[in-house]
Amino acid sequence: MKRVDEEYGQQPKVGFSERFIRGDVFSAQCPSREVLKHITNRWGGLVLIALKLNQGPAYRFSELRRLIQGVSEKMLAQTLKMLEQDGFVQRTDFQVVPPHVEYSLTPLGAEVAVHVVGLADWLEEHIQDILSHRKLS
Amino acid sequence: MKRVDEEYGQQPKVGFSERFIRGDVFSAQCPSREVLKHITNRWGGLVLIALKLNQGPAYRFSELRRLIQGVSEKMLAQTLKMLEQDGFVQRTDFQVVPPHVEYSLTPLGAEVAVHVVGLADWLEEHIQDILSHRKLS
DNA sequence: CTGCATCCTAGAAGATACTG
DNA sequence: CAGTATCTTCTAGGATGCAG
Repeated sequence: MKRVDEEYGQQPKVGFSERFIRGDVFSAQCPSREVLKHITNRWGGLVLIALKLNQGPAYRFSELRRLIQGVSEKMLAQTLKMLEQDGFVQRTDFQVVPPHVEYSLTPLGAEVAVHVVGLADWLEEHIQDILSHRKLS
Repeated sequence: MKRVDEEYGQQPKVGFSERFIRGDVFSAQCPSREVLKHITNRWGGLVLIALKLNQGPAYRFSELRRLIQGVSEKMLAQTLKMLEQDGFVQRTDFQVVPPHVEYSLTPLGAEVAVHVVGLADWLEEHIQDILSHRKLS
């Protein structure tokens, strides 16, 4: 929400770090928009939730695929790679044949996931309220 | 996360209320997936945040459009309508010429917005960490 | 088992013009 | 001012086949 300078909404002529003290999701140019997109696209949030709620050993690719119903192989791979680049997901390749790869949250990822889980949790609890409101309108 | 019965992941043959105690974002059939989509699509979240953070009088359409940079008229109208149907947004039409319409959050909307704001807030604060991680990889 | 490469489509989003 | 209607564009996502 806070900008270094006052020219709100112009094209950036310099790098991010010189222009923003912190991110600003309302600004079209702010990179936080992009990261927000990663988290809020169709599968990003669900992956974070799955990894966060997991109590047992780290998930393998196919376990995640089974858990997150409806996700395709391609999208799961793509999503995991994105989240890994953002520093949210830790990928561990055991370098064996047949392949064995595990996914878990980084400390940073665990922090975002808290908020995503909070949102999803609220939704699951209030879904009936929402649906009944829709029928009325 | 909790289902009434055990047949996890099958096609629903009965209505929602008979099958789910609460929502389950992991289930492809659960309506919470759809609502989650409304909140996490390109503009839904930003609208909720804008309305939530607003301290002054309720926003008018054009004010929202100016605040949320990059949103088109069409998408803003569409998004507001969606959120209104979900029971998150209150639309007040003053029935005057020229038109004067105001948007605010319903109590339900204010609740979801808390979580969305929390997520965006975390993001804005940690965007530098994320960006620096990306450069390394 | 864990992917990547390719191709293809539905639906999201944008541009523009118009109206009460 | 606050939209709607129409048309076009774009891209996220799905299907399939193959590889280490």
